Amino acid sequence: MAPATTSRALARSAQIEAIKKVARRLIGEKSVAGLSLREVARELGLVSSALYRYFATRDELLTALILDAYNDLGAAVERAEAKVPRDDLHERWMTSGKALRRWAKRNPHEYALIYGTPTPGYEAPSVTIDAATRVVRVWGQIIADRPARRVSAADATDDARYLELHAMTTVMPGVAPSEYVRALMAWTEVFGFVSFELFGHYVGSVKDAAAAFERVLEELAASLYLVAAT
Amino acid sequence: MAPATTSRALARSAQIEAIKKVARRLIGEKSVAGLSLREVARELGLVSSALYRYFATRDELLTALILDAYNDLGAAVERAEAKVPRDDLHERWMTSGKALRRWAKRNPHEYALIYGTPTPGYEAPSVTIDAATRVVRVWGQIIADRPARRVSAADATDDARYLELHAMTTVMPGVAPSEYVRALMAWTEVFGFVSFELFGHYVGSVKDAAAAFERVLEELAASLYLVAAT
DNA sequence: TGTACATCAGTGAACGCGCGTTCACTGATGTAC
DNA sequence: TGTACATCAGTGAACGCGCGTTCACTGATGTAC
Repeated sequence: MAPATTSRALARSAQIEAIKKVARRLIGEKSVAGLSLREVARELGLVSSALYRYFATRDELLTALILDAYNDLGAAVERAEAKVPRDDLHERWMTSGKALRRWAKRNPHEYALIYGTPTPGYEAPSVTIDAATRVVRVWGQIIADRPARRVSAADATDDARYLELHAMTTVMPGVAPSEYVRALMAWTEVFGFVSFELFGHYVGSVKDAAAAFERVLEELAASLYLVAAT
Repeated sequence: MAPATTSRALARSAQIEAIKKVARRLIGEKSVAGLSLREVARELGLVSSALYRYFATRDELLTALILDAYNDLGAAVERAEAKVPRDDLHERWMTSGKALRRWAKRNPHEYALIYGTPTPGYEAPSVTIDAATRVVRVWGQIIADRPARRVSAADATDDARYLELHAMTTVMPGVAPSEYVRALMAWTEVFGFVSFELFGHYVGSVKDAAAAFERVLEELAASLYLVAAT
């Protein structure tokens, strides 16, 4: 789409934003399944069929919301991480992890939209892939920015078997394959923690999730040899 | 409810099982949101109102299914773990972890029912709490069964601040608080991995999830000092 | 600058659908005496 | 053992509801000459 310059085009993109904003709020109040075009239209003072000028179908609106969520989250993490001095790897890791959790706590339903149960029958189009990997690319860069570490020859081939090597070397260029599993685990742990917290599985076992999360980040930093600048 | 002895009581509990079975299948085919009492009734050749003889409401059926799912999963993990010699802590951990993943792969929608996005507006009744902790209690016992480990005095108070101490000492009696965080992390990692795998987040990065999972279990076993019998 | 035509946002009615839950009922099974 | 009554599974119609999507339309805004 060409940049919006005419008043019609401006009005159009403003309306698209308004629709997505209401849809986001409704998802927050009900759930993904509870999102209905008719209700969005009602909130905007429109007749339901008017929405079809902007989104051909309910799924198309959902896709736009998913894409936005990935990008919002990615941008939040990138923004926070960018403020940390490049050579303080430990702080870059801690800050980006905390930014992720903060975003999730502030946008729990959008988090659930992208990291909760996938909607059955709904297939996320490939457009979202790039947006979906923004966070992971930030972390990969932190790991890749470490001073070179000495690894044994055996390490070089081990984990390659069951991981997608191309993806790993793209995200973490120059990192020894023996580190891939721990990176994968750190990624899984952080999202696992946030999901468990948001979905209520820590009720009864974790009292202060913010503090526990920070402690978890510290453990992961250590396992990835991420240290502060000396 | 008294044990079913009369033919009426037998028929009743058989019907309840039949309803749950169909509901489970429908959740598998569609999703939680897509489960409708009318469709369950249709599949059973009943009129929809007949279901109200067995479940007062849709939520009550859902609760029964959630409870069953927790118990099924818990029983599967307990059963597998019980076959391993008590003193082989490493194998008890590996076996129970793999049993969890196997159950999840075989029952993806029931897994999603209990570990996916919580249904908004639906509040799981406290009955489910006990069933929900079966897996974690198996793991807690493995950790508790380790030979006593030497810990420094400082360790004894650190993690206690942000965790629910009572729950920790119940699940892992005799274990030093300094180990709590790693146990929490292992718990989170295992479920995080299975969720990521089932929900499609490993597409493009993990090629052989079974092998990767086993490798992850090994890493976690090491972090928890779970070793084989000598 | 002014007119003729094309574009497009929004309307309103309608389609066909499925849902959870209630209620008065029938008829078979179980229980008490 | 036989009868009278209570229990309860299942019926069928109805309530009131909301949904996604289509379609012919109106009228305002934008564009070409």
